[in-house]
Amino acid sequence: MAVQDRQQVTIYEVAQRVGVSIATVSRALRGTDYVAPETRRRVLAAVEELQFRPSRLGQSLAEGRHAANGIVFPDLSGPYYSEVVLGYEEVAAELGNSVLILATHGRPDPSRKVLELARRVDGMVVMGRTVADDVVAQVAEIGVPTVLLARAAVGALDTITADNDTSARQLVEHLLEHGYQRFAYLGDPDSSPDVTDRYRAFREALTDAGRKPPRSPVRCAFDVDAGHRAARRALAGSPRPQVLVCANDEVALGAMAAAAEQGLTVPADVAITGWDDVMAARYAGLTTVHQPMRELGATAARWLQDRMAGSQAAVRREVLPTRLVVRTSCGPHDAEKEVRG
Amino acid sequence: MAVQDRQQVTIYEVAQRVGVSIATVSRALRGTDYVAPETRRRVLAAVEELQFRPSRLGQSLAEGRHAANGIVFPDLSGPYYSEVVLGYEEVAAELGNSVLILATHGRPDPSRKVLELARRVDGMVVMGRTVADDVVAQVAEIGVPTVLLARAAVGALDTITADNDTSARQLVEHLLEHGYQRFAYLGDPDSSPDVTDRYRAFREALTDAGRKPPRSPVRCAFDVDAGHRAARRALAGSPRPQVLVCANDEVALGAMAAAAEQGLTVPADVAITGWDDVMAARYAGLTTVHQPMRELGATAARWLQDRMAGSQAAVRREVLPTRLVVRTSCGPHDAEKEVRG
DNA sequence: GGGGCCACTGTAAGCGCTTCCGGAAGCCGG
DNA sequence: CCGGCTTCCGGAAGCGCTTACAGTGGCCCC
Repeated sequence: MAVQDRQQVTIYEVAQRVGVSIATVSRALRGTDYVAPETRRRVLAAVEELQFRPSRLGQSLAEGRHAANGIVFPDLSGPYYSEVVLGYEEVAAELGNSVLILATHGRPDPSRKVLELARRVDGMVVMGRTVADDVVAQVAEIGVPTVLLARAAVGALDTITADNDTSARQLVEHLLEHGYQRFAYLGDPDSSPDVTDRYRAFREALTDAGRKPPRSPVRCAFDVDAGHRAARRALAGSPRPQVLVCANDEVALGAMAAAAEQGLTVPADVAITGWDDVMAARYAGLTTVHQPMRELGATAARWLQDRMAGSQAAVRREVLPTRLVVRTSCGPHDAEKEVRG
Repeated sequence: MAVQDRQQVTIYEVAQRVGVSIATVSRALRGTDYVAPETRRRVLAAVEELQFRPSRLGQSLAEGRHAANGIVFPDLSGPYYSEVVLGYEEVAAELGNSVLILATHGRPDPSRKVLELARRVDGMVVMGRTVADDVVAQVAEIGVPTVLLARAAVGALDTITADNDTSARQLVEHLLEHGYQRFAYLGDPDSSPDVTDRYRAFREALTDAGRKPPRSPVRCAFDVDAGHRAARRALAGSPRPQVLVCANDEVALGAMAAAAEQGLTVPADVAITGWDDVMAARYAGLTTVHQPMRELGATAARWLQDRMAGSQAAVRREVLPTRLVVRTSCGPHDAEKEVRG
């Protein structure tokens, strides 16, 4: 009742109440060893009566584990990261782990924070361009199982990514079939490993097809607003690009708005493509690349669990397949269809 | 080097190495008491050399605090929750707390999970319709400072919400000025306290203006897809509603797509409004209500900090102002402007 | 009837830290 | 020269739990 009653009831009080040792209480509670049914009953009754809840701290210290794992990501704005984190949290929770989050975006000294996080979890996943490789290596060396997500492999760590290469090539091929000549790329290849790959594959595909890729990307951040501004810049170019290949769907959505504002129709005057296949993309008729975001997170959580359980299996590297989703924003088709790859 | 070297170096090893007691090491590390400069230097050198990092568990147990706080929310899909969580995490991290997340959406037994979370944090915020009031009360009674976010007050807990009433009224008034007669409401008033309020205020405003509110809402979940389906249903009604007032922006975005599919132009054939003012709303020309999402989260984190610091100040209740943002989806205006409220 | 096993329980040793308390020097002023 | 203050440091008591180890009866079986 009293507010200042922060004094938690401990296992000692329960033991005293029942007239047994704390060991017995612990055993009765965890069902880990023989306890007479009658004793157990009395213990549970006392627990109920006193509203005893074992201290997580005491438990963890004794068990030597946190029963928690962490995830560090750059940001949470935009559906992409949210979905990944959600997929991760869902599985981690199912596996009995609490999840600690850490957003590095724009924070001073992310390395310190990551190392700090590493000390409160039994394992963690590190996403994208959040901290340098040596920090990841350090975390791993401390002995905290780590899996990398949407980021280049570091040392002997499990790594899961989505396929950017294949889809980028498919995308370019598809666009070339439309007969487009002048391509612009909207997005910052330095912003995330995914975008780095996409941009590289985009250029390669163009080169392989005997076309000249754009001199440089139109750099912009990962949001609708940035995409909007970048598209304005791109469309001001002369000759005007025929296609805006955008690093993700937010950027593409912004680009579509920018095109509309300039009186350009998509795809007649300019084709636009995105990446990720967020829900809004469908309604915008955006041609994009579908990514299994939830699954990325979920898989990371499962792999992490294996490592935390002590698995010494070979390093896992997996590239989840993506899928080109053709809608209307890239040009007219006989019928709207989804090309699978 | 060895992988199985999970054995962390402890404060004892450092102490032994330097030839002092663990007490001295602790003091040198935390700078909490007198330590001879030379001793400190040697301790720090040993710490560096052994790569000693104090165990968070040991520290927490001794200090009696977790240095962490939690946030429970229904879901992370859609920009709304993400933004709130991000605002929260940002401030919490600044204040030196790690943050634990818990998504209740669709999980069995959220109460147990929430109670569990409560035992690993020094304080937590509970958002929206995640768990019943009695669970919140229980958490508070355990002695875990709690602040409520976007949810009706429970007991003597700090509560922060966004203003739904005023904005709903402004929205309705604005729509009435357009001369609309037939209103439909898309969203599930039972899905979240915010929507409950919005729907109620929406009806009241209509009634107050001498209009008859719709018999019932067109119930749908909180995403674009659900909004799309709900709008299709709503638009099939006869006579067709002139306005679709949507519970949030995702729903409205879905509704806009549905209208377009049916060959209806917005706002000429049907006006559509949203709620939240997510980034995409701007580019869709969506009239909506701006919510300070980041700030909701940030404020919650700050209040929580006060309570964790032991503040016994009076219960805080704050309703953050929202702002009607008039764009094109509600009807033609002389010039696009933003009406502030 | 006694040895052995099984079911049950208590004792106590940690887990890795923080911090109270008290002792030991060193230093200063009277 | 001595009392008292300041500075520095070690001992040890927790913090709240888990679990290895060591019993102690009771029962069964030969």
